[in-house]
Amino acid sequence: MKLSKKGEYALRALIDLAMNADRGVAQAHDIARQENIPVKFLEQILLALKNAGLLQSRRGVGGGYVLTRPPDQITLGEVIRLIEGPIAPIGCASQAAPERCSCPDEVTCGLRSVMLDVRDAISDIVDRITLADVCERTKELQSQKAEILTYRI
Amino acid sequence: MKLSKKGEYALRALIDLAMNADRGVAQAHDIARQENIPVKFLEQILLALKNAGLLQSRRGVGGGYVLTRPPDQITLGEVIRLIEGPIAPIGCASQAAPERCSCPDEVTCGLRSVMLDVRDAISDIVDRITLADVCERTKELQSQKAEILTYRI
DNA sequence: TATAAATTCTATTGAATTTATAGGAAATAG
DNA sequence: CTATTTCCTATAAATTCAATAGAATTTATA
Repeated sequence: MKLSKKGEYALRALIDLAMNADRGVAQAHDIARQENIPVKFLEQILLALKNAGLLQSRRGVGGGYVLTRPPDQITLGEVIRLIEGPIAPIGCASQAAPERCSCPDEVTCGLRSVMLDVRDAISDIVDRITLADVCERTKELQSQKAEILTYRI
Repeated sequence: MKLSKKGEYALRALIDLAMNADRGVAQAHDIARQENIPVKFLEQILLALKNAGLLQSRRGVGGGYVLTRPPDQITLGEVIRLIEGPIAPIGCASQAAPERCSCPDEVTCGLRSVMLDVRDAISDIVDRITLADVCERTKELQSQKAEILTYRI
């Protein structure tokens, strides 16, 4: 039920870009350092995101990556599906790319029925939450943390 | 976000056992045939389930496997965690076995916060639904299918 | 008691996937 | 021209997945 490192890194990189959207282009090695991601691995991921149309890039001095769309127009679900494939826990419960599964009769398969519910529950969250939402959450958490530290003094 | 084959097979085998609980012990090769699972692979899985206390087994002629608890006392979540490990999509969002993740500050990590929600949404389903529930669903779906076929005549 | 049936256990293998590294090509600014 | 940065492909290392193999052990029963 886990996201791969690649998927997690992709999300972190995009969130990083969204958090610093005002600063213009960001370079791979800066993102990698900030997010503790192996640079060369990140390069591959950013390239994939670029080829998928989520990022724009510029080569050379002063180059880097920028989001092509505003952060509130990119959902986590879109990114996850792009990197990881379907969200459903078992192939036969996928909406986008259903697979024929091993059970005797898919139509009457109770497990499939439950897994359809699980997929819906996950996509209810990840298809609704955007990069902008994650940024907002982060900022909220940061201010909450600052508050606690203030009280401590 | 996917279940491994091992996890899927474990669930299918247990559901199969629950569906046929009245027939007493079931043999590995019968379950394997019914569920289209490689026998020897299934043997390993059944052994793991037995060692975890979910199954009882008897060797020799007339032997096989039985559930140790009634089907309404075994949740899908228990089985999934047993075979797959934590349900959380990223390590730092796990309740049972939290991992330190790569992000600069876990406490203020927006992604982690979202993934905590996802984990909750998944466990809300799989920790509530038991093998008995899945059997019931299957039977419902079967009778629905039969109904449709009847209308067609 | 011999035999067949069934689980138990461990090893290992092959394939696929994941994760990461390497290095050079191409573009760009100054 | 040079330094910087992305682009692209290859490949390697590690891990996991899925499956296979085979012998040991237990059990019923003929």
